Amino acid sequence: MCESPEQVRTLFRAAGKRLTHQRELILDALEKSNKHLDAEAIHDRVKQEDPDISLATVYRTLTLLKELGLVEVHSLGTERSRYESAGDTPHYHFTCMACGKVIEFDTPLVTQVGQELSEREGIRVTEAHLHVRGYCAECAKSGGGRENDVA
Amino acid sequence: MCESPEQVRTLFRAAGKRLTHQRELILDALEKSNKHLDAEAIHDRVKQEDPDISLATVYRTLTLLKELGLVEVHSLGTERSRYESAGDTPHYHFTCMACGKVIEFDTPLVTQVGQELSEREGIRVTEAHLHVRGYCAECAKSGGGRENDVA
DNA sequence: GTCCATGCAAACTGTTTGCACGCGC
DNA sequence: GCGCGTGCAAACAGTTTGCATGGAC
Repeated sequence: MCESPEQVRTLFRAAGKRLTHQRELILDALEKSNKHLDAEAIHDRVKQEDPDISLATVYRTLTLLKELGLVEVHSLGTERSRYESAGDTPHYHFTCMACGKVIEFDTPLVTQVGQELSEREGIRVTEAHLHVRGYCAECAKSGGGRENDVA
Repeated sequence: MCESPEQVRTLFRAAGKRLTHQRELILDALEKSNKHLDAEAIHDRVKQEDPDISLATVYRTLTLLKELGLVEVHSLGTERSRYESAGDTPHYHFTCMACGKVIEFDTPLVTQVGQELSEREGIRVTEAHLHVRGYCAECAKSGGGRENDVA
């Protein structure tokens, strides 16, 4: 995470938003485990601190944090949306279709694609999500995969 | 599309599936407009031929076609899933966040990412989805965008 | 004191499923 | 004729929203 508590507070004030107990807890939960949590998982965690927090508040807060640029949302496939605190270096996701493992990686190539697009189409790129699926090293060995390549 | 009607029939038989009127209509609709249709749009189209086809059948058929490898599914963001007939050259999507326009593009860079990953992690890549968002040329001009780059 | 934020429950959306009938093979 | 496929409606999951109360500023 790259935002100090004061920065967060400033961000909130600038947006005319209040930094409530609930919102702090949700931010905390996201920062502590910077895994990819879904709304329910976040709800479970913050409920341990304050059992009265409702799932609706979690959703509303996540929407707000997304608008403030403090969290990123990944909607990988049909699964529920997953949230993680923003500000880390950009990264992309590989999901193993056999064991479900998620590997994060970074690559400058995605940035290149953005630049390529900007030049070719006059587009202004703000987000790029790359989601790669396949079989991880272990699962590929045990015969999980087929022989086609990047599709 | 790359499958002739006979190939399709063979595929169905091999899977022990029947090629019903409804399924043909749905395949047709997908092949004719190889845009990215959502289930409801497909339903609307096939209803023009047979008003009795139910949305449930559309969903069931799409699931089947996905299993047979005849259609591809794109779950871009929170929006509803979109389907298109498979077999065309791989391509990726840019969505304009202002006007909703979808631009398709292809780039060898994604394949490179796959190769990079294979080498680095021993992964076998079978799918790669790249979803770029931002503002298209027109919307960027009219001040829709902010100044951050590929994230 | 003013509003924004919250909790609750109900609404909503996209998708799936149980059931009895109908049709492809 | 056997069994998969269908239409219908109800169920479902994740997410959003209306409303009255409560809390940040």
